[in-house]
Amino acid sequence: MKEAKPTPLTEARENFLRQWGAMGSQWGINRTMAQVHALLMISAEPLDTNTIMEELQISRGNANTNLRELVGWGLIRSYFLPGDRKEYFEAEKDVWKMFCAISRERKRREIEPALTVLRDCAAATKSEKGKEAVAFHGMMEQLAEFISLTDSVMDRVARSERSKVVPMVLKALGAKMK
Amino acid sequence: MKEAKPTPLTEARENFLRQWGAMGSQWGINRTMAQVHALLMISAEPLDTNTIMEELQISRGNANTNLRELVGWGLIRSYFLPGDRKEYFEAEKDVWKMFCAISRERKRREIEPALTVLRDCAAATKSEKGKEAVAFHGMMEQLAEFISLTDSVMDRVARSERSKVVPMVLKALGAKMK
DNA sequence: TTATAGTTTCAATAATTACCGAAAGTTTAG
DNA sequence: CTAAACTTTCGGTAATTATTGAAACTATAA
Repeated sequence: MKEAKPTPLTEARENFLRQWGAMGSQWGINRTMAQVHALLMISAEPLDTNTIMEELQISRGNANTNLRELVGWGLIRSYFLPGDRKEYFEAEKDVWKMFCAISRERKRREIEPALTVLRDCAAATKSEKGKEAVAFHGMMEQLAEFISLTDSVMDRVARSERSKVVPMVLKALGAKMK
Repeated sequence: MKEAKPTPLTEARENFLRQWGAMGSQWGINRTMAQVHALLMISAEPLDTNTIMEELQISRGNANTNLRELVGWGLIRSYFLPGDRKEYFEAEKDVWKMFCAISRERKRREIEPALTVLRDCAAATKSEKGKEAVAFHGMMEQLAEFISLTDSVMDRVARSERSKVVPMVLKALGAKMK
């Protein structure tokens, strides 16, 4: 087996794969899923499952599971080449589109269910008296309002062009900088 | 021991504690830490360690560790009452300030180290030739640029007043809505 | 001092989460 | 239909992460 080729490129690649995996974990994303994503992001060509298994030293089952998951997030897509039965995977390479996909999914999977619970909690204690009940109800309303705003922002951002949002953000940053 | 009091308030409280813990996990925050935070957020009065242990059914060590961690995040603070040796804990109740604290910490702990690695990776492959090297270098630059923007946004937002940011966001949403 | 009240630490253990690998399933080719 | 080439599933196991609980530590009071 071929090993050990410490070129600047391979070193930097490993460094990046490690960091992206770590960052995934910190944000509640499976480390391996993040690394598979990282590997596909930096590949000039689409990769098949075997190549990914070798590069990351993971099993077929693990590779398959995480590839499906990434497809589910809209971060990679797969296709078949004519005359080849293998499935090839390719990542979305535009960072803005990546960000939109992640926003959309996290909003759908996590923000929206949380918001429902918060609103239920607020509704269920609307007419309760007592110090504790009032404090609880007030916090539920505050949280629901804030998360609802977050939800709208993610929704809007995820539908927009980079060219619309980034300049606006830069302008806002500039305005507040002074 | 006293148990079972299914009032609307206690039910809603438990529902919220469960959901906030789950949401924490999903975003890479220890479930118990999120629940301790949730408990303090909804308490009208500051709580001591024993009360927290009872309410959440956790050990002293666990309670202590997570309380310290929350203090480190700037999400709760502790103090002593005169003539009482116990330490009491109180959460920041303003949701905007909570959000700022979380932004500040995640930026410091996670975004900034990641950005350093990305820039190193970009620098290390600046003059490499070859298809793979060029693809890698290009992606490192794209990611570094995007995360650097994220970093600036978090920094700016975390230093701003709610009253400055929220109206601006609402206006931006409205503008893009039409 | 010494006792008391409370906090912190950390080795052992439990709970959770991720991973492997092989059998079963699926699709295409001949 | 059967073989060949891949993909998917999933029970068992490994790795990681979280939690306990008791001893050590600290600070105050008497």
